[in-house]
Amino acid sequence: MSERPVVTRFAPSPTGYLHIGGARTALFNWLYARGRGGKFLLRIEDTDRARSTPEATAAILRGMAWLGLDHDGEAVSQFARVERHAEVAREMLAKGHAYKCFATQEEIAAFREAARAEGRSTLFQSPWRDADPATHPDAPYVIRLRAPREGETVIRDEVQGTVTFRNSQLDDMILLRSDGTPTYMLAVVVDDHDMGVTHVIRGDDHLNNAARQSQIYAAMGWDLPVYAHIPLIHGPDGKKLSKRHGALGVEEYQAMGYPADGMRNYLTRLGWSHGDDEFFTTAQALEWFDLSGIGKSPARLDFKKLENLCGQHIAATEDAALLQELEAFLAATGRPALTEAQRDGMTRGMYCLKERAKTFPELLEKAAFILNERPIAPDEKAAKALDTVSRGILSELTPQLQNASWERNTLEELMGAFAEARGTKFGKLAAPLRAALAGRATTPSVFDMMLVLGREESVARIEDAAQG
RNA sequence: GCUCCGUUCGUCUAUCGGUUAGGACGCCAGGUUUUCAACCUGGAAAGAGGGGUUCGAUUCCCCUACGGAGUACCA
Repeated sequence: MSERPVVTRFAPSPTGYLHIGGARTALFNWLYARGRGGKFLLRIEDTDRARSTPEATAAILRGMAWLGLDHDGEAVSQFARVERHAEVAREMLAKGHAYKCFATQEEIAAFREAARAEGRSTLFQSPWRDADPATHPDAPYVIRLRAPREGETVIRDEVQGTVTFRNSQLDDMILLRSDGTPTYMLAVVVDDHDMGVTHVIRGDDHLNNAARQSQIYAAMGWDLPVYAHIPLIHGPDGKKLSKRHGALGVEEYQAMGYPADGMRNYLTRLGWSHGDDEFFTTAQALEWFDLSGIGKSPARLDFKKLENLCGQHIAATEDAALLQELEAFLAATGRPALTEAQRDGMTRGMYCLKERAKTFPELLEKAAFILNERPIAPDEKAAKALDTVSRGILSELTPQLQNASWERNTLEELMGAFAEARGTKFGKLAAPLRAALAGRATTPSVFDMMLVLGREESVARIEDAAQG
């Protein structure tokens, strides 16, 4: 390519939340630019006034913020640039690369209908393309591109390779509508050019558009950006992503408690590869990401793999950072914030919690022994472990705990000996202890819990349970 | 209809003409074990179909099938 610094952009239309496919497109653009010291821009394609909403823009911004996809400069509103778009259309008109078309929508519809009936191409061929301006009526008109009718338009795409379109298949697209507003085709090209975008990485649903857009670049004498049309993401059933699959918006993934770096890892790996690397940090992704590693076929969402990756990321995150993320999750999902005491407990216990959770709700579940206060109310399963026999054993145990040095090794030895003295194994002891300490049947190791809780609290809980 | 794109284990993918087609998730079996998770060992599991090109095709070309995208005064 060139030595120009890389400039990429993400250009969502604000008609809804940031969906998972869009998030991946944004991620690829971000990775490509940030990994090369380039710029990553954001442009809101809000020219469809009827469907665009500020709420949607806000949701997209939130989604990107959660994923850590920061953009350079202010987000550009495409709508705010209509004057510039119109100016370019007029320039093309003046240069003869575009022409005024007075055909009404009814006439166009009739043309297409007739074409279909006769089995001809339904591409509209405007009678005004070569009309003498002297014959122009005083009526509303659109400005159309005077597209070449012969030859081919070739797109060199970093993902799709060289794609050739016969010009006879491309019509004279509308640049400026009869109300003077620009169409998407014109607006993207003008904006990408004006914003200095060097690499256009977008969904392959735009591959066909690239051919038509390149004709505008050609007409204006502008440099074409490098194109990379990436395949779309499909739902788990292989069908196009739709409401039926649920979990469409990235904010839903956030709400489900997937950590952002796990999400980034998964999304990056979906449709892109770097050999056999599966688990990687964002820093590694930044270093490795390139266009040549992007596959050509659509990928399906696989929640199991997402979870697995998220579990690995949670386990790999520093305790303090993880606690911060967890608190952000609490806030984002409207759950109560941690109290001072809970935060202290989490700080002490994070090391044994993060090894066993794939999502934040799971982490919270395992952390119940820290989050809950005495008296601990055992749930159904835990209650079963606290029968009269078990309670008797627990009450025998507490005195020994009072004097033991509160270290893992000593506690393990003590428990082992205690169990052996009763002709049983520690395994038998663990269930009631777990129930006493956490009120749950699934928890971290009982030793970890005792260490995190401390002697006083641990003994108190065991005594509580022993007394029933 | 027309145009364009795609098709390797269930899923994500590696392979850039010569491999016992590799890895990961998931799954199954066994092990470890203090529940869950994790971990260890082993296992089942793939080149859509048909033609070429070639000494040799998963890999290059063509056709078919299937899937997807586009075909708007939407973006």
